[in-house]
Amino acid sequence: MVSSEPRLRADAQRNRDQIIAAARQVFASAGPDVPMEDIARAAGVGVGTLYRRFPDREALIRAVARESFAQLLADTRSAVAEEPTAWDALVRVIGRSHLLQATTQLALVSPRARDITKDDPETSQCRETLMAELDAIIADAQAAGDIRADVGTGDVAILFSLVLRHPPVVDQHVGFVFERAVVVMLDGLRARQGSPLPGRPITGDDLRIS
Amino acid sequence: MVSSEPRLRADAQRNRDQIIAAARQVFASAGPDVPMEDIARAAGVGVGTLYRRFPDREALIRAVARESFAQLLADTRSAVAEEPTAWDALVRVIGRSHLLQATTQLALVSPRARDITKDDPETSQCRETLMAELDAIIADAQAAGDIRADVGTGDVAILFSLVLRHPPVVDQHVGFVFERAVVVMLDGLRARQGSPLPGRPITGDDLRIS
Amino acid sequence: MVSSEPRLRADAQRNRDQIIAAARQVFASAGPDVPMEDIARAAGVGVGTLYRRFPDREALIRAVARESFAQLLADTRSAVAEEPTAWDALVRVIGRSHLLQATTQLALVSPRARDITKDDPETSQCRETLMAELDAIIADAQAAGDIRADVGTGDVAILFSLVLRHPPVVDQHVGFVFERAVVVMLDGLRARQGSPLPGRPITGDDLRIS
Amino acid sequence: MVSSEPRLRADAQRNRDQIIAAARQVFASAGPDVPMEDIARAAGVGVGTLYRRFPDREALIRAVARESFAQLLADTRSAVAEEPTAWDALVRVIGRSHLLQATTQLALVSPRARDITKDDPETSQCRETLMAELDAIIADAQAAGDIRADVGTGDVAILFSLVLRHPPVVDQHVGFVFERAVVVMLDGLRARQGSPLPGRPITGDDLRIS
DNA sequence: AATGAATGAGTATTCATTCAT
DNA sequence: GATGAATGAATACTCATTCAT
Repeated sequence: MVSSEPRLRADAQRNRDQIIAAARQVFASAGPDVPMEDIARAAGVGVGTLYRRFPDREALIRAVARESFAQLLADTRSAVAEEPTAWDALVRVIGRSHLLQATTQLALVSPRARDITKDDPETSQCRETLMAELDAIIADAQAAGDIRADVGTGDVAILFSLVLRHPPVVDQHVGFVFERAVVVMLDGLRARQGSPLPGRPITGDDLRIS
Repeated sequence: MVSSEPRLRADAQRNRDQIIAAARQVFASAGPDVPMEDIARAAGVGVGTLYRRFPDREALIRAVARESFAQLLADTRSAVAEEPTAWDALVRVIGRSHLLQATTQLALVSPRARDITKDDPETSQCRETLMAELDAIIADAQAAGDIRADVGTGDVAILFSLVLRHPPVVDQHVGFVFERAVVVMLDGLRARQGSPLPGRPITGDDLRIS
Repeated sequence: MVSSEPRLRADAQRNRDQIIAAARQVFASAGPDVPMEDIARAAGVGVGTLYRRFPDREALIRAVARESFAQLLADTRSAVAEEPTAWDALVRVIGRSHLLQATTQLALVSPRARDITKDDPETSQCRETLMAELDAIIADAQAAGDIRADVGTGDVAILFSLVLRHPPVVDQHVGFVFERAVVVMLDGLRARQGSPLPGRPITGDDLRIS
Repeated sequence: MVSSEPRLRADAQRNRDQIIAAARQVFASAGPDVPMEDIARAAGVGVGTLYRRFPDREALIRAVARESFAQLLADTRSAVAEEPTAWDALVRVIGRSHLLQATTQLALVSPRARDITKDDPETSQCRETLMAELDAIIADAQAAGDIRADVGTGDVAILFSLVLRHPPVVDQHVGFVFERAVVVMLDGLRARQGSPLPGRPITGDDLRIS
């Protein structure tokens, strides 16, 4: 998706996509240190092919991260475009976002992946754009009185990330475990007369550094 | 803390404790796959010593998990004993709990660690006891009207775990990033007129299976 | 010789053979616990290659054992086909068999190797077939009056194995040390009026269990 | 038994003996590379004690070998003294000698143990003496016409050693497996009109070098 | 271009030996 | 003197990466 350079031949592109998709899953279920061979196998290609496309593990992780952020950004934009209010858009984004767990898990959780991702300009740019998009949503929602005034985009993003980080393995016999938590958090965000928050609102910029 | 059968010689016990402490930190900052040698070095002992005490990495992970749960349980009990209301106890426990991040991160997040921990009877028991303790707190707080009635212990535990799972690496130049998120979540829990939650209250039992 | 499923690429097969050959020698001269690296070096490959082909030491030992038994079986069959009498075939097999010392040493002597080999179906089958071949030889030789009537295949096999087990390190300045022992044993087998043997003839079946 | 230097305190001597006995068994069942700790445990002492008595593994192996040879020598002398003819003595010695398997296995079979033992003066001396004793037996038996004239002490010793080398694990449901083989060999030795042996008689001296 | 084989450095784990208790 | 803890070197095995087919 986030392609570049010398456009690939059709089949090569297909391979590339398969690999990223496979990597996403495998990373999610086995962490960012899985053997490259496992990823190749999951993608149905030989290791050689994998390495032809991604010079090393870091490159692959970066690619997965980009892809994921890009997708998250697209989702967010759709939500903004399609939902009636900023608050609704926020609810939708966060509500659906657990689909991206795996992904984000990769980009944010493991110390290793974090380092790799941090310095990648493309990923960073995605992050920036996403943050800007969020800025707008939050501001709108606050203007509409739907979010308490004492939080900033950064605060929301943090909450957001907590949820994203949620491990995929929640029990399946009880439904809604995860959704309920999200709603409680959203209620906390709405709270007009919530407890005083320590410090000052965290902005999107505050997070950019990390 | 989690002692066992043939009481160790004084110096051996000291070593054992150092190793667990070191492992906790090292696991937290570098994930559960760090070279055993790093852990040994951090503990100031040779690898051999580490292995004499813990037959393999899994045993060490288990030991760290036990220790951590035990400590968490102790903290919770103190809070209950010392705080005036159940709500205050809950706030304190959750508020301080980020001290246990590393720990819990280990026990809950990495797929590998999760599997290892899951089947350990001692850890399980700690978990049970902790859950029971929480049951009481929640019930009290609800009776006092401090927590919305439509949540169960399981819901709280989930929220709780989200926070615990928070990665240690939050930026340090902005303060309170983390504490703010917690307060928002707590506000969501208090909310007397919150949004309707999907499904039914999640109890402690609901989680026991996972 | 002992090929298996997914036919290997030519070079891989060559490597595999080299490894088995090297392992045979190295095991023979240094026992079944030699560093895998030594074997790899002797085979002219990296350890990685060795491990790609044989998942662990046991697999390698098994492979060597199979190969060796197979070769022994082939030798025996040639002898039967080419020698005029069963007795001559027996003499030839036993006489040449010290070539297989190393091999058999591996398969039979070290407690470790024994255990590993014991449960391998392919090796077992070779053993069975070999035993059947011997059965025929012995029966023929006895019918011809060349072997005393009070011994069974098992008895011969035991004697046989004693010789095979002979360590390769016999002195080299005196010749025939080994061959002489074999002849003496064969004379014992022929003895028409030998001492009475305790118990009953040991059959091939008797040994199959062990 | 083969003590020397500064006579040990009674309990220390007892420890020493226990260790040698344990080592003998453990070596026999698990080879000469067993962990020292296993030996110590089998002897009911700590490793420290083991090491106080035997500076390293080689020393222990040497001690076991000495002990074993000494015992074998003693047995042989008893046989000579108590049996009516040299031949009977020989039969008895060889017949009982499988009791010493384990032992001799250690001293003769493993390449490692062989090297260690080879250069030990005490063991060598035992070997010498034993060989001399055998020389006499063989000569007597030949003079009495009980052993074919074309074999030397060395030949007998080789046969002898084959038997000693026999692995302990012969099946137990069939009796006499081992004894039968010995008798056949002895018959071969008696054979007045055996096949011509290649080379010349191997003397005891011939073996001394190896 | 794809594949899977080869390589060897990286780590886990074991165990001989030393040393504090 | 005995014990068992500590140490670290040795070795098994894995896996990222390169390269021949």
